[in-house]
Amino acid sequence: MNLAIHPETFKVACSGCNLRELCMPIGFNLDDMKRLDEVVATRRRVKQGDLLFSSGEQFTSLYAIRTGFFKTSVSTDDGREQVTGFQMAGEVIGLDGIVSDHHNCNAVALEDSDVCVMPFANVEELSREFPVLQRHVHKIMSREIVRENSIMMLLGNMRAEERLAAFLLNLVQRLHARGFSQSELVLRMTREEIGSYLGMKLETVSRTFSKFSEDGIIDVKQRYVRIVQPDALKKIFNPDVC
Amino acid sequence: MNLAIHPETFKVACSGCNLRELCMPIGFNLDDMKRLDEVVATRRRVKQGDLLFSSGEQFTSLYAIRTGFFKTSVSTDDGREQVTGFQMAGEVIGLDGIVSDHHNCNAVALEDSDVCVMPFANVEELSREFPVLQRHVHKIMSREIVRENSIMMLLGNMRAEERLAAFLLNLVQRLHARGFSQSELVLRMTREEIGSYLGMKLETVSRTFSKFSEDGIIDVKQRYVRIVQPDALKKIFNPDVC
DNA sequence: CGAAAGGTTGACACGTGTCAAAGTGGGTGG
DNA sequence: CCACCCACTTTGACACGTGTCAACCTTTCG
Repeated sequence: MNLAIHPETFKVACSGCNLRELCMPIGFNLDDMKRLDEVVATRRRVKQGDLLFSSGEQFTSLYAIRTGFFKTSVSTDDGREQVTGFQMAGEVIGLDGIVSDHHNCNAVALEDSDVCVMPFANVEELSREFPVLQRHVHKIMSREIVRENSIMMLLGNMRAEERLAAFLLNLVQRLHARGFSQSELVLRMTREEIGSYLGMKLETVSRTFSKFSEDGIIDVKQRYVRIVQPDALKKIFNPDVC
Repeated sequence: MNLAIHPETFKVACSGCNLRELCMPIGFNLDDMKRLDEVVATRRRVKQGDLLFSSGEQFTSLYAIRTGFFKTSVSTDDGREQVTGFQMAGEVIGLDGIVSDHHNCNAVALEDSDVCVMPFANVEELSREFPVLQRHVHKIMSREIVRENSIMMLLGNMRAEERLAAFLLNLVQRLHARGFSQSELVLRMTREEIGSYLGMKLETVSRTFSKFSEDGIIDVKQRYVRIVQPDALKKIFNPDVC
């Protein structure tokens, strides 16, 4: 069978997507599921280093990540960048664009990626028809608000070691939910990007990695990290609970 | 007329509320407006220092502030508090509760306040009926995401003076949109609460106020602030544009 | 193979935190 | 009504964590 002349073969509907439980609500019957496939208009490939969207660009769609890894960031006029998040398969990006009909951050692929394009008009229309989808959309937005609350806590109150511990625990937990290891991970971002997200300089990120490594808490070799003592990391993140 | 025996007199419907344009969508006809009044179930008074809701509490409603002033905050297990926002009349709080059906932050009145209680079930039901309300709810949530993005930028990249300048400019701009002065304001929060929001200690907040005052940029006397040179503040906040 | 990008480490600087003391103002009870 | 008290604010001296600058190392990729 020649896939090239059957492009529809590539179209993986939500109803048949193994990430469905991550980006779609559960509890649908088959008929509803078919209707729900209409949320996704197309798919789009984004090469490593390319922009999915950028600040100021017209907002039309949300994007569900099928494969790959993204960072989102905002910048000041004088060129300072703040990474606002790292997103992986099953997560939805683009919510920032709704308020002003223009995107308010940049989304860059940190590896070759594949996203489902969900025109927001479709999302809203189907949300009116399916309360469970409506609730799902509200939860996704609320989850993002809560996530950002905890980043504010991290940036406002925590020290370098706590920030990096929280970051590693969060990453490995999300990867584990996707079937990856609980203890090993390969970072898709640079020290500078980690630092930007965590409000510290790249040298401080590097030093903190080294310190964790010297303390026997993790093994680090460049982008590869193995968590040797998860409890020690948790203790650093939350010194009170132990 | 004895208001006490006509409690319904106190019920101010959205259709007759002068804050409508802040917390409700525009472009309704009168009939729709009447239906929309159903969003608000009741009103609730919150005394200065009292909680409107607190972390862990069951989520049922969003709250639109009619009068007064709130802070929202999250805390770590070891007692550190991060103020996540200050909210004034016309703004909606409680969005953090949607994702988990439980509130994820605390909301405390910083002065005697009055809120419209909007059961979220009503909001969702009417949203399905009125696309313009649906869009409005989405925008409110998206606006909060964008706001938090810029706080992340502030906490991650800016120095004390820039943070306080941004804070003052933001406050005075929101107050001005509500008919107050562009140049004078009375802070409803302590130095410690400002510091928590901006990721700095209360002493640093106080010193930075003093420095602005010495530089002739503002007049400060305790909670009272007058902005003498708004352009100087803007220049500190964004040194590039000038 | 060479160059560029990313990562590590060291020495030092500096902004903000910490600790302490004194000043100010608003609320409350006698 | 006034005095006291307590919460809040200001200011100073010093400490410390992280930033800055620089040199060198490692890996990737054309």
